[in-house]
Amino acid sequence: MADWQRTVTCGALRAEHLGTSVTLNGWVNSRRAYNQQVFLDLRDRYGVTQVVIEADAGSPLFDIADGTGREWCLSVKGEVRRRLPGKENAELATGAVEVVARHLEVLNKCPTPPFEVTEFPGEELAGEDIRLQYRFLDLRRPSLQKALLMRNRLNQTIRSFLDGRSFVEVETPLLGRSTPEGARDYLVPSRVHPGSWYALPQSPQLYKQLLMVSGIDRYYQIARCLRDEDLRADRQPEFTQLDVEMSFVDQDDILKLIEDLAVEVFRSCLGMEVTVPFPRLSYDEAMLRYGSDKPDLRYGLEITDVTDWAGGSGFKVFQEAVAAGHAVRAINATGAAGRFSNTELKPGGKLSEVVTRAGGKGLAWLKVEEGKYTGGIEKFFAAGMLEELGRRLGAKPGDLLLLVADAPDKAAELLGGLRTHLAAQLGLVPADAKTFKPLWVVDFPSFMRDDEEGRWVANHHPFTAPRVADIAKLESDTASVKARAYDLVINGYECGGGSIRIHDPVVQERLFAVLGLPAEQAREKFGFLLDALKMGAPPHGGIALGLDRWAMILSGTANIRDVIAFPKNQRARDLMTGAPAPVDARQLKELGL
RNA sequence: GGGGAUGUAGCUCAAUCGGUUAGAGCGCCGCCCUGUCACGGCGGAGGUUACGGGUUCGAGUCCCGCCAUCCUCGCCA
Repeated sequence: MADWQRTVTCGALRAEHLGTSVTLNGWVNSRRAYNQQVFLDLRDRYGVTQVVIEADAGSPLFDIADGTGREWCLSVKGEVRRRLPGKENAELATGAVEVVARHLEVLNKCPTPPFEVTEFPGEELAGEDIRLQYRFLDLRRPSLQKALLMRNRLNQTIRSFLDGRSFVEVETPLLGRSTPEGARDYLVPSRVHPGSWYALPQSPQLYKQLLMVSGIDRYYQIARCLRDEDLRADRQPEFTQLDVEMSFVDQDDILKLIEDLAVEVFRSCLGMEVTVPFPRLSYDEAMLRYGSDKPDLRYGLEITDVTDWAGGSGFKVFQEAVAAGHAVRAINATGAAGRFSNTELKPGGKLSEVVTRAGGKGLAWLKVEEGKYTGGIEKFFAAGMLEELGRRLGAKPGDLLLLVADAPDKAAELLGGLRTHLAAQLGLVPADAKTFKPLWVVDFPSFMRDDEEGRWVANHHPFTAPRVADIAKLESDTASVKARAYDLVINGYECGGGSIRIHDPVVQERLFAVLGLPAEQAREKFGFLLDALKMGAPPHGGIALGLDRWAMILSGTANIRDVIAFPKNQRARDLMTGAPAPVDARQLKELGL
């Protein structure tokens, strides 16, 4: 062992170590210098230990210590000593003791850092772009290290849980074939086949289905997935999924497995017990009550459909909307009447604009007062109708009733947007990062209409099995076909999604046809899958969990970059390495580009 | 591609209605200090106000353009 190597970490020393001789390795967290004495706080990922260097120690020791700065990497040899009485630091786990340096070696210097690595309470962090540029420094911060450790705990929990249930971890290719549908692919040119391209996987979907055909039975993989689409606070171009697939199962088997896994994850990562089974909500009900297929159930503000009431309300705007087949739906923002001024609510006002900017025609509103309703439109309603509305919405004085009329799907979307906006504005979203409201959204429609291309597209993906009873109407009543698909939603984040797959080659070919993929093309692009389905494919299904989002939720951050060691920025650039970057002409030539 | 926000010292921010030499805290440098721990005291350095135009007697501030960063819609089977 080299002379400078540590014998203990910076988080280890306690009163029981008094008098022992130790060597510490770490980074200078902070420095407090006198002309006869220097205090150094030495930091590693385990903690911080105070080191004292005194001038009377003689030798060059003091001068070396005096010359060090923040973020220098040091080795310190010395004795563990009790701090002077009354000088203990209760903030530090090692605060009862300090190390008196007998020898100090500079392992590496550091110039003045471009931003302060040490986090102080109440102090703003440096801008994210400069922290991403020097990500290796940013990752020295305990809070980011904590997120990486949380992610590690999550991965380890998953592996041990699934291993204990006879799942097999199998790696699938990164270099694959581009398939139609889905996200934009990242492409990799082939050198040996000029003009031909690999695609990086959007998910290991087809490989895992083929593993079922092979009899692997229970598969999982912590798999990197790549999608060349625009980024968001919770979306990166490369991200990680826990990919799971099982044979001889039905929907409930998958949901139960993931619920059991979630219990383990919350237990081992946060020491929390979550209640299972999770609530299940049909897609239709989720859209009706929350205006979203990934509702945040941490707060109320449920949507109520009052179309039948609106038709006879006497308010012309509503009655005409209902006559045109539109829906009228409402949110009772309980107690919020005083939180929004009439100016904000009126056309052109801030809250009204939330609806109009999303393409809505307008926002109708009523403030509930003792024995009356105000808002300017109250005079248009027939006698007793406002009282009837109030009864349906459970209105009490001080409540604010918000109504939107539009085509049913649009009304759902508008009120969903309004609901999340209200929750943020009214401070209804718990700030403690310890409230978790998971649910399953089930019974998704199999298909959505793509108006641009004038054809049906798969809502989930083209391998999702329709409900058995709906298979007969695949072609005749496509819109009403429901899928055996399910999404796991936690606190408004889509944290996972999966389905029972089609294992009947005939059904698969019919589904391709509905999507506008002629048999010839289906054979050319998915021949391997169709062949596999013909050769004794078992019934199977699975799910993929977005592990970055799980890590976000467990770490209590709304920023996906906080849980990825080396993330891309919003323009998909790596500010540290500068990727993507031009390449040598020679490289391009070799690739025939 | 659309909408929104931001860009001033190494970092975080301020600068009133367009008006003097663009300020503060932290950091950095120097000196002083043997019990500090977000040490303290004294002194100092540090600015193309992202960039390019324009309006004006005068622009950090107003206008146009452009770049960057973040949020968002579209997009993400």
